[in-house]
Order: sequence, then C-alpha cells, then structure tokens
Amino acid sequence: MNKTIYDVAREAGVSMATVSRVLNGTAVVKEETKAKVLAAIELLGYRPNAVARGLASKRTKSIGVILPDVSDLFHAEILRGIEDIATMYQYHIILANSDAREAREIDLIGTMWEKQVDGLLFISEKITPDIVRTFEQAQLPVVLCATDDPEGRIPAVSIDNQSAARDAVDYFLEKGVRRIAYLGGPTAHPVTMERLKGYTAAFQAAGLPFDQELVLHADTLKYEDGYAQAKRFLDQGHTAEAVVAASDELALGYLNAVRDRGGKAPDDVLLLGFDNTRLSTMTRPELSVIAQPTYDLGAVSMRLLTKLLNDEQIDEYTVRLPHSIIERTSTQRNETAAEDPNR
Amino acid sequence: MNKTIYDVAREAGVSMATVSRVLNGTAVVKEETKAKVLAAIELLGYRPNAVARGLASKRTKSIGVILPDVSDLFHAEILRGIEDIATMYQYHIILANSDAREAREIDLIGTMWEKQVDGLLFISEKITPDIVRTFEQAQLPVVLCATDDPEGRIPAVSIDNQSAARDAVDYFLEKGVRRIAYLGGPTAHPVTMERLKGYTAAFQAAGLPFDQELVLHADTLKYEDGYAQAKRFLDQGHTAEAVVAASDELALGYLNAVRDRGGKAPDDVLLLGFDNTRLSTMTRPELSVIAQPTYDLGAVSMRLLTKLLNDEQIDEYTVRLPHSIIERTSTQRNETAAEDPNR
DNA sequence: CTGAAAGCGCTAACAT
DNA sequence: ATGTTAGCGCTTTCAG
Repeated sequence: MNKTIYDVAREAGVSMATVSRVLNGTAVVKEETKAKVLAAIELLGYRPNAVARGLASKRTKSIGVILPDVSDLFHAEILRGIEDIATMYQYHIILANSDAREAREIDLIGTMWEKQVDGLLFISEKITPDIVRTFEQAQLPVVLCATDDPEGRIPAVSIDNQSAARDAVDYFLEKGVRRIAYLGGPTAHPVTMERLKGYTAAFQAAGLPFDQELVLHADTLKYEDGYAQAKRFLDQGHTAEAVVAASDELALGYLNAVRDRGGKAPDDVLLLGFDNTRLSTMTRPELSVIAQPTYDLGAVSMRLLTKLLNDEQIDEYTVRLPHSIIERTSTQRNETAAEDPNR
Repeated sequence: MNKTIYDVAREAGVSMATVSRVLNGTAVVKEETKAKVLAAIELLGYRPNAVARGLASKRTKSIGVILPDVSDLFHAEILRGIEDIATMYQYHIILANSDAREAREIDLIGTMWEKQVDGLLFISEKITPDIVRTFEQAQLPVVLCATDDPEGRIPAVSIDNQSAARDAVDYFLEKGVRRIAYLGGPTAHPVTMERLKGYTAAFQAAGLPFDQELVLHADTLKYEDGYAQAKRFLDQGHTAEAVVAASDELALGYLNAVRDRGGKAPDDVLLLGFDNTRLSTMTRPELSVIAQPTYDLGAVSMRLLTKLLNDEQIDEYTVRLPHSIIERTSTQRNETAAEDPNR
C-alpha cells in the first residue's frame, strides 16, 4: 500500500487537514509547521493521489481533447499547442481520436464526462445538432478548435476561412491570373465549404465569372485524395492556371499529379496550399500557402478554456485568429515579380 | 448535482451493490432485477463516475503516454496505434510531451503516478539510469516503445535498428555502390547510434573500408537539420554516391540540399530514408526507405501493456518488430535494374 | 442472488 | 492557525 496524506500527518505530528493546506495553499499555515509537513512529505516520498483529490474536490485538472486523427499533421500541431498551454495551467490531456465520425464523437463526449474532465476541447469537421445537444446534456465547458458552431452558441477559436480563401483568389487575380481552380474537401465538410464561399465571393466582387468545372472536391484533405482528384481533372483535359487548395497535402497532391505527367510548378501551374504545415517547406518547389496559426489555434483555445474554467472575464467567446499568405516558390512565376506593383 | 448509483438503486428498488454488479458484471444478477436496473439507468440517464470508480477499485482504466513531441509525424503515427488498441481494451490515454528532456520525463512519470494511471507507455530517445530508477519507484507497469532499455530490464517494443541499418548498407553494396554516407542523429541518441553500428558492421562484414567523413550527425532527426548537415557536407566539397538517413525527414533534407545546388536524386545520389512516414510518398522522387511498422510499434506496445495489466501469459518481454526496405524512386538508378540479378 | 457497511484518499466546511 | 468531521460516488468484502 502507498503513503497517504494520513501517514504524512502522523509523521509531521499534525492533522491531515493541515497537510492538505500546505499541499494546496488553501489557507495560511505557520512557517514552522509547514516546514515539518514538507519534511515529512520528503521523508516518506509522498505524492498526493489525484483521483482521490478529484473525487473530493470535483475537479480533476484534466481536460478532454477529441479530434479526428492525431496522426494528421495539422491536428498534431494543434494538439501540441493545446498541450503546452495545458501544462502551463497544470492540466492534463485525455486524448481521443474520433475519425470525424459523429457517433463516435458523441460517444466520446460521454466517456469524457465519465472521466470527469473539467472541460473539453473539440476539433471536428462538422458540428451537428446532435453534438451540440450532447454538449448541453454533458454540461461540460467546451471550446471548439479550428471549427465553428454554425449557430455560434459554443465558444470557438478558428480563422476566418471564407476571407482566407477570398484573399487567396484575390492574390492570384492581382497577378492577372483568371483560371483559378479550387481543390477543396468533401461537400459535407463545412470548413472547406466556407472556403469555397470565399472563393466564389472573390470572383463576384471582382465582377468576374468563374468556371464551375474548376471546383474540385477531394474525398478528404489528404495527399492521396488530392493527387487522385488532380489526376482525374488533368486526365479529362482540364487545366488551371492556378489552384487554391484546402490543405497543404491537397496542394502537394496536385503538384505531384502535374509533375507525374511531365509538368512543373510554378511554370505550368501556380499552387497555393492551405495551413502552412511543416510539409510546405519540405517540398520543391516550396509551397506558397495560406497560413493558419496552427499551434496557436490549439494554444488559444486551451487558454480560452482555462478562462471558462476559472470564471475569468472573457471578452470574446468566438475568437478569429489571423491568417496570412506566405509566398514561397510555388506561386512565383519566373517572369513576374512577386508583387504586382499596380494597385 | 448529478445522478449517482444511489439514485439508480432507489429508482430500481434495489441496493447500490446490485446496481454496481450489473454495471460491472462482477456477479450474477437475476435477469428480472437486471432489467429493472437497466431501465432505471436509462430513465435517469445515469453514467458512472469514473473517478469514484477509480478511487474505490484502484484501477483507473487510463494509461499514460509520454513521448518527445506529438507534432512529430513518427510519434503521431505511433500514438495512433497506441490509441486504437487502448480504445479496444477500454483504456484512455493521458498524453504528455517531454521534448525528450530527461528532467521533464522524470517529472512526468511522477505526475502520471499521481493520476493513478494503470500503466505507462514510454517513448524516448534515451533511457537513462535515473529514468529506470523512477520507473521502479513509481511501481508502474511500463512498456518502452520504439526505444530499448540498454540493460533490457524493461519490456520494450522496437525494431532491430542495427540490422536495419546494416540491411540498408548491404542493399547499396549489392548494387555495387561503395561511397555510402550515413546521415544520422546526435551522438547522444542511442537509437541512431545503434543504426550507425549497423552501418559500420556492414562494411566490416563485406571486408570493405569506409570513410569516416561520410558519417554525418544532424542535431535532430528533423528536416531542417538534415538539410543543414547535408549542405555543410556538400559545400565542403564532399560527395556520396548513396546516403542512408536515420529518418525520412533527414533524407528529405539531403535530397533538397542536393537539388538546391542543381543536383538530382536518384541521378546524382541514391537516397534511403528511414521510418516510412507518409512523407516518403509525397515527395518526388518518392523516397525509398527502411520501413518501420510505425503504427504497429504503438499498437503492439499497447497490447503488451494490457497483457502486463491483466497478468496474461507473456512470451517475450522484449519484442522486435520486422523492418523492411521499400524500394521507390530515390534509389532507382535509371540505367540499373531494381535488383541486382547476381547473388 | 442480494443487501449492509466499510472504506478508497482526499477536500472542505465547521469548530476551536 | 489548526483539528474534527463529513462526505465525494463508487467497489468490495461479508452476511444472509
């Protein structure tokens, strides 16, 4: 059997309450007795049992993180941000992969409740009514990360996907490029559909038409699907001057599909990735991207959650982090300058 | 306040002990009363509190995972394997990043103990005596993953790094290549040093000398350091016919360093990566690699841990998973066939 | 097959 | 400033 707070109390000649006090700093303890307690703790090699503490205090100092897949680079980077801030605030992470399946997500919210997590960080492709209902039933503080609740009822941290995509199109438009394709995700995926809205909005705002056949939907945001979709597109004889992809992997898929048929970027097509994962600097040409502050998405949402948990003053329940375009080689035409000086 | 087992008992007109029994299947309960209990649970929307359960039973059904960095692709893939098997056995994962810093690792083992995890999965670059001692003090079942205890006292799942590297060198030797470089990690990193041993052993076994200047040590296994190290090497006027890298990222760094000075793989250098992360098929040329069963490394170590926890019969406390060479384009000389027909 | 009762190790009033 | 006393919600003997 292991040491308990009671053993420490006896060793130090005080009551267990006093030990608890020096452990948690919940009340002032005389320097002298505090020293005795600390000495006893040291002597016995005592460590508090967090489970017992959790039961008694109703706060476990652990937070649940539900995400589609840790082995996805984008999620893994977010998770790192979450973890760092969690550590800073003494929280632990209970991790679960959902594979973006709603049934599993709902199930996981339940088991997270059972684990008595203090709060939940939720990363998903789509926030459905059933999920929102489950949040409400669970009565858990939740922050959405890299996703939005369409109704805006749940605190969330994300970028403005629509204007990010719009900026991307504008970026090409300003270069004088018109035949711009959008290589997005499945139509059931709100985040990338939001980007599609931005894509079309940019054309509309510029008073330009756009070709519906230039809108591609890959089954996922993964490389393989990007490649497959690009190959199909190109095999059908279509072409694009530029492509705005909904992820770095998708852009890479397009890039390699072009290359595998003898083409080349940026000579034959200008490519813009999305996310700015580490991937984008590992390729040749290096991938220009619409950068999301991936790590910060995680860090900020965790910070927001701590505020929720401590009843701190909160200015914004929905925070939009800034995006930006990072220009690397995949969009640099050899004959044109990086920036169009006009306008 | 939330529903407790007591509420269910009253609703069903039985004692809490009986409710506990149907919940856990710890004893036979009459079908009829079981049905009543189940109905009450359903009616109240009752969910057991895992923290209370953990305190009473001394088993939390959660296991701690300590790894250097989730945002590293290799670790993230391992973690996915861990998670899947953990889910299968109803365990939850408490995740913590150590940044491979010993002090932090030791600290984390302690906090994992506080959390009363049932077991620990430990992924690190180096198992030091202090870490081993901490394991012993914590009295936690531990399985090392993708690492070994040099003394072999701790259950571990990994590949045979030495023979993997040796196979890599032999692979090139059989192609008639002699000037083979090794692009490894820091000298303080046992796993990659083990690979270096295999590298030198291959030359010795073949009765061939090897050039010490062809042994490169990058500061980490990351792309950036691979690039930097390769650039330095090439800038100094060195060359290699082939390079065996200690990670896919390192190989990619070399690849791009070559490319950025106008060279090309496989024409100017044959490149073999290590790990077979998703990266290796996303590059052009596609990277030939020494494949580790990354996902399985996680899955098998988690499975081993469940055996430890359930006192199942265990045949091997140290399991070696098989590695293999996957031949893609980065080692395919245009003029030579994939396989040397002789021998 | 089921109930009563005693903890698990800690926090948090409530006293003093 | 410190001690006493109830629980937190469950599992687990021990009876019956």
